[in-house]
Amino acid sequence: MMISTRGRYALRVLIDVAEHEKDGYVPMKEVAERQGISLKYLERIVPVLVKSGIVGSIPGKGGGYKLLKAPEDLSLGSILRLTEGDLAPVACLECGAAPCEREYECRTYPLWVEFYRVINEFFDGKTLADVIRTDPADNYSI
Amino acid sequence: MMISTRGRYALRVLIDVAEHEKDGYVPMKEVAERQGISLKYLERIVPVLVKSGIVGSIPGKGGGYKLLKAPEDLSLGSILRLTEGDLAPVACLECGAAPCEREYECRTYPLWVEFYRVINEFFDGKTLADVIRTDPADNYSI
DNA sequence: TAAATTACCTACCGTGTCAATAGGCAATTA
DNA sequence: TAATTGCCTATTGACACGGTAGGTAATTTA
Repeated sequence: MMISTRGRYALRVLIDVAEHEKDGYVPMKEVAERQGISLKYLERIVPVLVKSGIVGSIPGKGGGYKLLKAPEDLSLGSILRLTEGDLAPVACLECGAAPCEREYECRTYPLWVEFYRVINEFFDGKTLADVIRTDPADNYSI
Repeated sequence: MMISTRGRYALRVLIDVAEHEKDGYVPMKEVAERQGISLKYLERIVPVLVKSGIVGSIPGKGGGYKLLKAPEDLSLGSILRLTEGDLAPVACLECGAAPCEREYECRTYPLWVEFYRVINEFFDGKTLADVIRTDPADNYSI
């Protein structure tokens, strides 16, 4: 398994915020309830979204979160890389990993590099706008 | 990280066997030395390749392993699924996982399904023949 | 001003998986 | 007799995952 709850929950949070921000700032408490995710756990995931400038936050009563970018301009790749660190499918491609000394003789290394590229291109080719639904009537349709 | 040493080592074992089986049955001890992998660890990975009929084995002196299929007929997908269990990128798609009760309302579920398909198609579209080298002179080239 | 609400931070923890390591024994073959 | 596969058990250290807990700071509303 490759994409942990951090990345999956971050995505669901952003989708939830995007679908409810017409009501104003969206408090994380509401997101947690709607998504069935522990609020405390979300409180550890969301700050990175704020720091990166994806969402803005306002404290106090009536506060919450709001998207700072249009869903069309927010690639899923950037969200997942932010929360997962990277999307490397194997250890030798991970950010900060020591370069493998077998790299140049390894038959499989080019395979992983190509796969890594496919992964990034898949998620970079999709945006938040592709996964949200604006019409509430569609909520339970396929 | 998604593909563990089990799958990566299995692939390297099969590549090594494919590249050396012209000398007869290839003992795992030699594979372990060439690949720089613990023999003991390989002994826990290889049996599944034998049981599935990918390689044949002969015990005793002069024994070892040999491919039972042509490299062109051996997809990397089948090898990896065999050793990794499955290539599911998220928990809710893993073999044997309880079906997610949010499946039909989840905005991200179709995304994971599509990604899962991309992964399988990537590895099913490649065979062992695509990653081995038959000319020893190419061993250290790019 | 006071209460409520929310964001934000640090620390901790139980569970499980990963990646080996170690040792041994039986069967088979050159 | 040496080499090799095949199979088994047990152990271990490191680490990530998923989550819990409690507290602090900032802001807004009443």
